Amino acid sequence: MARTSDTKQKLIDAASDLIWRNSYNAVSVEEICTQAGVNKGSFYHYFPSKAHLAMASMDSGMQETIQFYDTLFSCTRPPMERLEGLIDHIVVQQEEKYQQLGHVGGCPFALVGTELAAQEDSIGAQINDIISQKAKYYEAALRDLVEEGRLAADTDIKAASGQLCAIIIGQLMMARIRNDLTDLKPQLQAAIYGVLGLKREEKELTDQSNKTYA
Amino acid sequence: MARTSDTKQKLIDAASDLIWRNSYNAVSVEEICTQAGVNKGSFYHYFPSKAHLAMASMDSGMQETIQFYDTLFSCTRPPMERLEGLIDHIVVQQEEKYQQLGHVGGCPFALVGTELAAQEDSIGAQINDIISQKAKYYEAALRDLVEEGRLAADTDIKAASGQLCAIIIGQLMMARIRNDLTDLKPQLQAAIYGVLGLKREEKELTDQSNKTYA
DNA sequence: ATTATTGTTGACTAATCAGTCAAATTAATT
DNA sequence: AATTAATTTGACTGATTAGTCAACAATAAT
Repeated sequence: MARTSDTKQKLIDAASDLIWRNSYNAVSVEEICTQAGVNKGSFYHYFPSKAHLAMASMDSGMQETIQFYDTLFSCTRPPMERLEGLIDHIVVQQEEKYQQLGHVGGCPFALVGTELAAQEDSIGAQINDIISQKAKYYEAALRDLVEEGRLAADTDIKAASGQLCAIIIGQLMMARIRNDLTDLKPQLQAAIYGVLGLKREEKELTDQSNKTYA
Repeated sequence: MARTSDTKQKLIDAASDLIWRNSYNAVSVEEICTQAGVNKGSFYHYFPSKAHLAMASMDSGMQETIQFYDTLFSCTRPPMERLEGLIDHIVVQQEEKYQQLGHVGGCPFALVGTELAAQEDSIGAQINDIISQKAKYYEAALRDLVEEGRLAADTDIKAASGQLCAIIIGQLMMARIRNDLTDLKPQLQAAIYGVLGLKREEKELTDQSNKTYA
């Protein structure tokens, strides 16, 4: 056989950073190659097009996410702790990327998704799959919250986890637009309690009134 | 003086549609000119750069929004009715644009914002201003909800309206990625109740209030 | 009708773009 | 050492990009 190399991964990493920092359509193949220290020809040896690299980059990012979430969302942890841990993770990740990229990144899946879904339906479908995979972790946590009696038994789990995804994406988007992470953590914390209709310090919940989230 | 023309507005309209349909960086100046039926030279007679046109397009869109919201969010309407009306408006607007553009559009401000905020800080600031203006309508409605006794008096109005913005943007973003509007309305309806911590069919809350909504 | 001002034209850069290719290079296997 | 297949190279194409410009046309006020 022949030699092996890490060129493919270098391209994926470079693309992830550049696209996250700016946007898919704003980043050129040459830029990606330069940042990766790779020649143009090598790029097309590994990827048939720029869009395929973007998809590979999303896949790679999702693999990392799964690896992290598998421990973060372990069934052995109380479900509320999982969600709090999720927020911590998001905030830390955003702060790290802010340091690294010099700008608030936001959700890379939503970023690439909104840009590419309109260009190629297949990519929209793939990114939707990725977000659905994330939602599965949320759904499991919500089901365990029902089990704990903290969430109403008739809660529409899929809808509620969709709300969670939406508000996280939305808050990240707004943080990116104003390039400011200061309110992110409290806003995300308030968001999960609000969306789930939980009171902040509450330990038990039957079916009685709950109307504030902050 | 000299003649007048509607070239500027034609460019703004063409840009709005094309960018909404696709994305800022994916649309070229020539495309915009072709769609507007205008020559390249005219473009640069009115706008010093493509980014300036994008900003003008956002401004124009915000003017329309203000005009609509001024009646939709009139103090004379019960606050809950305003929010329900907002959802109706969003859903109708998205369905119209879907027909027109052949793809779910999502929130144009968030779209352009995420793409351009990373490129030019000044644009991020401007789009942040626009979103803040929208949030003002929400804030007023929330304050009136407090007045009605439907919302706790110690509610952080600014934070709550930020949550509203975020979840609306997030849901629109997800609808765009999956190119599907079917769940949008119920999800948005659930969102406002969830974020505000209101119960859906509740007729009375804390005190004596008697309002009905929805 | 003349003039001043504004709007329009389309050809023109110079740079950059995504993508191609044949030849050269490397390393694992024999 | 010879073989073999994966990998790398960098120059190449043809299309497209944002933006420029000097000439031209239309109008409104004088």
